[in-house]
Amino acid sequence: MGRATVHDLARAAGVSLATVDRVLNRRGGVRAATIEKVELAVDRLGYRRDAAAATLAKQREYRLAFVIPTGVNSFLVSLTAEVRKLADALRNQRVFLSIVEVPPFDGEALVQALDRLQSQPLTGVAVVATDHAPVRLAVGGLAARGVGVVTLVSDAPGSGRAHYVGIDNSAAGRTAASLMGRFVRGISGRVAIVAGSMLQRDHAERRFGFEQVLRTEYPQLTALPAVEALDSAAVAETALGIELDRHPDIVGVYSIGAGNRGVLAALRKRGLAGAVCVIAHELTEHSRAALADGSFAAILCQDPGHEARSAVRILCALADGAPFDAGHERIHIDIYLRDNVP
Amino acid sequence: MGRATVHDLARAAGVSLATVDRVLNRRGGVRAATIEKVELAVDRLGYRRDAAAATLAKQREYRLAFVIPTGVNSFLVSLTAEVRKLADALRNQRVFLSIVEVPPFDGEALVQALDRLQSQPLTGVAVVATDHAPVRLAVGGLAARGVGVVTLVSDAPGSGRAHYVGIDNSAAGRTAASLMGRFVRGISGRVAIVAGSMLQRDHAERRFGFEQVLRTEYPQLTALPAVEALDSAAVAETALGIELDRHPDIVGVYSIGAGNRGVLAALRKRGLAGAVCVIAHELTEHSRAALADGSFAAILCQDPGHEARSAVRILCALADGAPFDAGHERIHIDIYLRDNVP
DNA sequence: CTGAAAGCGCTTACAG
DNA sequence: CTGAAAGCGCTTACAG
Repeated sequence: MGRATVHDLARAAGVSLATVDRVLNRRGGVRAATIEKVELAVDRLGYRRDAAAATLAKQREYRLAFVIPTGVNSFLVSLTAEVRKLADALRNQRVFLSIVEVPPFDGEALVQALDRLQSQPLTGVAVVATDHAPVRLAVGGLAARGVGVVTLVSDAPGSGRAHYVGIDNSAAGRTAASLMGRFVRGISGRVAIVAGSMLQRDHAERRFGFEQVLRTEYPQLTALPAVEALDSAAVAETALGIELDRHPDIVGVYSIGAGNRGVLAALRKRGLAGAVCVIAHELTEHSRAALADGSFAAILCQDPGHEARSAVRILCALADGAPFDAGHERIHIDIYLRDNVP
Repeated sequence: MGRATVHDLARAAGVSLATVDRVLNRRGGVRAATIEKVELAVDRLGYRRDAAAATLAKQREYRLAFVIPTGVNSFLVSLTAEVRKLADALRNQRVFLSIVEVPPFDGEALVQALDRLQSQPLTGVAVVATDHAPVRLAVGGLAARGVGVVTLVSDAPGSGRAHYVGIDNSAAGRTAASLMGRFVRGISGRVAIVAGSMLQRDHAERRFGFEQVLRTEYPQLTALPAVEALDSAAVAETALGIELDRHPDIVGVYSIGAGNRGVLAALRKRGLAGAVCVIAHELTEHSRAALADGSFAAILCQDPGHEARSAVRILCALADGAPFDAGHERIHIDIYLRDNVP
């Protein structure tokens, strides 16, 4: 006999399809007694709405924009590629993704891009945020227009974004420190920190978590002030080189942002690759090679494909006013050593 | 004007809906010239089949069985719980999951359970396999009847299963060794290995990877023969206790299977918790507490929710003869230190 | 080899 | 407050 349908409900409750629908979707304007009759039928028949039929009938479409700073940062490049792949895969599910590329480390350009989106008929926006007041305002502006917003990779709390899709960056920093502390056990010295920009909340939080654990649990290791390389390998190489020359007792490097190639070059030039313990972020061509040859001790990652898919699921759920399982949507911190790179 | 539909295709190609459908779904029995006309229309109109409409019209249902050994193993208990949750969530998507619980470490019971499934109208089966010849045969029997089979958590290659859903256990073992080697750097000694059963391929592979890396990269650490605790905390405690008493130079323990509570108890009783470096598998109430208080150094995990969802996606794709993205379906090895437990 | 018509299980105007 | 009817975009017998 198959599963119960709305027709079965209507017959069992002695009402029309329209009324069944009103009750099922809590549209109101139905007598309490009628509601009860329908709900009784739902329980008795074990009714469950068929998702495909509902989607088809509703003709709902989801238009989502992904705002991503793109430049030389390999991670953001692969994030963009994943969104593009996803866009193709979702076109047959009434989900249409567009990508808005903005210049990196340029808060003003980001704000302009977000403001421009206000005039578009969008269901939701995912944005790799910087944590500036004007950015928070621009996010708030979208949210105020009823557009669901999630921050991606780097958060901007208090902006009106509905959710943050990305790893817990403080935890990542703490993990990096914990690995560093255990890997260089028994040795004292300094640790250099190379970041992209402290205006990116993800970088700031990683540094915070890192310093916190280093100070409290591995006092024999002293963190140097973070240098900001703005994702440039050249800047990273120069800046780290200066630190290495100035402090011969550097035993570790925490590479928080992009520019791993520069970190590696600075170490290689001084014959320090493999001798200094390097913990870096994101698996890229260069970081993977460095892991394989022992120049990097560990790499912390986030999976851009997971992040893109999670952002889409959440934005669609927000648009439907449906709940989503925050547990399922948690983005894991992947830790790679030489022995478990995929 | 909206997206192109089959009606648009039919009109553009000058054929009927039925013919459009035959071409789109490669059902054959269509003249080459007609096929071409339709395909031209598909390209010109940028047609993409609407997934919801196709699902609704096809009336396809997926009946999937999950065969899981259940007993005291907390990981398998939470896997079962995840499958149950998923079953509820998927009922409105024409996917019906059933759970077949079998006694653990009992190859014969597993084979019987699999054989019984042959008489049921199933679309697919996910099974936590043991790597026995009779189990492989039983899996082959299902596959021969056209039922898609995936192995879950522990693989049985050469059985006819279409895919394995779980972590790379050799890589997990190598990772454990790598962490152990770095964490106890500079000290020589023995490492005890506590497993569930070497008949479980996942356990055997973890041991293999672990010993491989220990031998080649950390020769100052010697692995003791693995003890098999059959997921029993009591057996694990006794067996590890004997090893600890016999070998005062044990500096590390690799806990491959369940029974972490027993491992902990054996160490505590001897005042060795925190002094011996323990790497264990799976985040449970006990292992989490041990990580927090420093008794365990690291925990390697697999996410049972991810595994259940991946198994369903793959079994549905197999049933549809559709491709699936093996990269997306790769199950990550999660590494938890005290600083990144969720 | 091809087509006309009905149907999948919902939702949506529209009318009352 | 309630209902009859049409429609969403596919697929499926059935007929020719």
